[in-house]
Amino acid sequence: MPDPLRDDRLTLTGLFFESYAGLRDVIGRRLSADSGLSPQSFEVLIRLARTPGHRLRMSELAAQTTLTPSGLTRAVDKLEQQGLVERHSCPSDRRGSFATLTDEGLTTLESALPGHLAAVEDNITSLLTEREVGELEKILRKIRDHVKPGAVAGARSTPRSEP
Amino acid sequence: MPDPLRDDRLTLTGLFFESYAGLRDVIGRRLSADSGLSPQSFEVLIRLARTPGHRLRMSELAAQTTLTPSGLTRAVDKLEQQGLVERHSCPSDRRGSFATLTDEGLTTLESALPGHLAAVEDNITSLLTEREVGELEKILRKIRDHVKPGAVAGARSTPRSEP
DNA sequence: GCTATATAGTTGCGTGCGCACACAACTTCA
DNA sequence: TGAAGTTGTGTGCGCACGCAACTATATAGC
Repeated sequence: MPDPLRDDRLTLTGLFFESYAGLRDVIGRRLSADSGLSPQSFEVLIRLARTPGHRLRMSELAAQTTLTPSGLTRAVDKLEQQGLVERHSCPSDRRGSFATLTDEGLTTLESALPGHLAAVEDNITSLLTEREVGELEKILRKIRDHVKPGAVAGARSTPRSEP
Repeated sequence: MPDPLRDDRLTLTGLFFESYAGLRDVIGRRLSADSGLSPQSFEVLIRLARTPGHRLRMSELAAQTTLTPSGLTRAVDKLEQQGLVERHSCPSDRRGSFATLTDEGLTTLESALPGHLAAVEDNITSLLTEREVGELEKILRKIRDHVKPGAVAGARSTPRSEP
């Protein structure tokens, strides 16, 4: 039988995790240098900016990012102190609250975007052919949809309506 | 000009980061349930087990994992307390020390491997065609080599060729 | 041989984050 | 109406980790 220590699957996950760690470092540093935003803050701002109305329920925001509910609470706390988002209580459900992007939040985000996109270009897309970029997106989408179902924007109470 | 908020590169990095977070959770949970090992401990044990002689200098171990030197110090502290690795001082350089895998460490690792491989199978390779698995490995290797040069096993004494 | 600088590893400190729990408010069902 | 269970959000606690400073040893220059 083959040695499990040499299994290709170990190599693959090792490559995935090392790539992630490297990307997070280099992209996070660029982001922090350009705008002072943490990767988590940036993720929240991006998600809000890409949402019509620039606002989302806390729980939906958590579902659509890599943050847990408690992590999101603290991330929004910080963003609120910086004036980049605001909380608004939900009129139809007084337990709930919306996180809303402020104008300053949008401005800050837009100032950080070019450098961020350049970092992505330098460390991912410029290394790959156009075909590989397409392959990578297709592959990652399969993995993401499997390990994190419900992350898609319209996947609130819909049982199974795949895109 | 196109809206930077809709840039495909944002989608791609979002998918990458969400996939990583999901994989880390599901694979880490499986690992912890099977063997009680943290992902970091597992990574250290795997790297040692795949090295001839089952030992590496601390600095090389750090370079070949996602851990920083300080993180590695503490990871090896814990593994040493559990009896899974040992420290040996280096005779030719009294500043340095080796981390060595113990028999118990190898046994523990081998008991954790089948479940880990099954988790990788369930959450990555079984979702993809064989061709896609190959593509993914090729793509990730390009990214990893770019964001983390020096991670390859034989890249010790290469001088400063990178910024 | 002596000083200056570089390197290997460790540790103090601050931060971020997840888990488990707390609490408020909604829903259901009698 | 109101008791029971569920859901949305926030908090106490502990852990992991990176940065920067520190110790000890090695190497270079003179």
